[in-house]
Amino acid sequence: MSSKNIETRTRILDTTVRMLEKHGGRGVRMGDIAKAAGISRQAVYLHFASRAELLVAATRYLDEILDVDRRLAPSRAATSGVDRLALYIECWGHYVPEIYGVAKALLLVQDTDEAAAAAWKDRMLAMRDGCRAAIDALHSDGDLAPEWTPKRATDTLWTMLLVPNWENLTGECGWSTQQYIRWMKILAKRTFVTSSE
Amino acid sequence: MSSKNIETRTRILDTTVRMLEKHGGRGVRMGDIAKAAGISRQAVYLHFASRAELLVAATRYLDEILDVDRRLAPSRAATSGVDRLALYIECWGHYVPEIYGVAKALLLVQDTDEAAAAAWKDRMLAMRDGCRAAIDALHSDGDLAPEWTPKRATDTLWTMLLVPNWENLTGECGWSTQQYIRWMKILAKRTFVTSSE
DNA sequence: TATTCACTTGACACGTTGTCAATTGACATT
DNA sequence: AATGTCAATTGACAACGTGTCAAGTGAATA
Repeated sequence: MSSKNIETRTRILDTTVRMLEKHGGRGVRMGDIAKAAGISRQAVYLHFASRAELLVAATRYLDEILDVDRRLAPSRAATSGVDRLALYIECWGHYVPEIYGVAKALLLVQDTDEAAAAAWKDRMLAMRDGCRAAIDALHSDGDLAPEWTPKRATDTLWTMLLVPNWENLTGECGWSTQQYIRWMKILAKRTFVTSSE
Repeated sequence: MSSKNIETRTRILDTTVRMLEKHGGRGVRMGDIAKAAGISRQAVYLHFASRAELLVAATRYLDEILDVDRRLAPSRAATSGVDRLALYIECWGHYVPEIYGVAKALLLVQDTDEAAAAAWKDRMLAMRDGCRAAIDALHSDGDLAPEWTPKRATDTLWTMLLVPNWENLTGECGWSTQQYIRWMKILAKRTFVTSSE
């Protein structure tokens, strides 16, 4: 694979991410991407076997650019479960709007494409790990409200943070990213943390 | 429109609902519905102009059968905001699994069909009204936790109850309907109700 | 000069939705 | 008994996007 080859591949991925972001993940066709990247539609298939594969590669590419690990560092370094939870939500709240276009596109092909569904599920399970870590930290501190088991709390936090919820709150309800972060933190704290009296 | 005409229309709707329920709203084609209803594919188009229109009609038909108003009565009759909230969640929790197939199908065509998107949005706004009523009742009782405005609490409750969350909790997390109802009640109570001391 | 390799070009198969026109068959009207 | 109506059938076809295929171009390389 020559450097020119990699160059084109990168250009395709870059164009894909930009277009999906621009159109909210909807109605972006293979031909559109090719045209925007200045190559033929078939050239795209020279690099990616299917639209679903391209979308999956685009999410990986975007994640590389966004440097998720670096972003997650503050949450991981937190000294208390309460802080860890808040910082995780903070991180996630800034992340979602940046991946939304690609995420939505991937979400939309889930019903038609097995591989895309698996790829998305994989990402969501990684996100779930972050939720579990935060809940476990809370649990270790003895701050997890007594009605929750860690598993049930993880399920609930994970579900709360899912993309469609962000979509509804910022889209239909008109919340800003800041409001989303602020209120998800409050919601999580009220829900999972033992109330101090 | 003769009675035979109505008969066929009803048979199509009935078949549609049954098939969508059976297949979780995925991969049910016009031809499949026609075949299952024992008529030609084109006959379906004699009654419904498009697949989206059929899906919309199917949700209305299902709602009629399920008699949503009757189900909602206990919640409406509640004497306290706290009860009203719990009863609303109870009602919703039993309702979602019954409409899931049709809802999912409608959800899946949202990106391609304007009318379907509008129809679904309409239903969700009706659901939002129920959420608002419960939150308002809580507010009137003075039991809405002070950090919430009614609008923000409504947005949050509404979002929490959205179908994808039910889908994730019962599907990915393996919760039963009973568990879903139980924990959504607890979640809502912890989140919105002023903690009594 | 000959080879290689990324890319182009244009044609085509596929599946699904939606449209159209001609036809059938039952039932009602006269 | 002849006529008209109307739901439904039949089969063909267009549109659209994805994905495939084969032949050709053009530049770098050996």
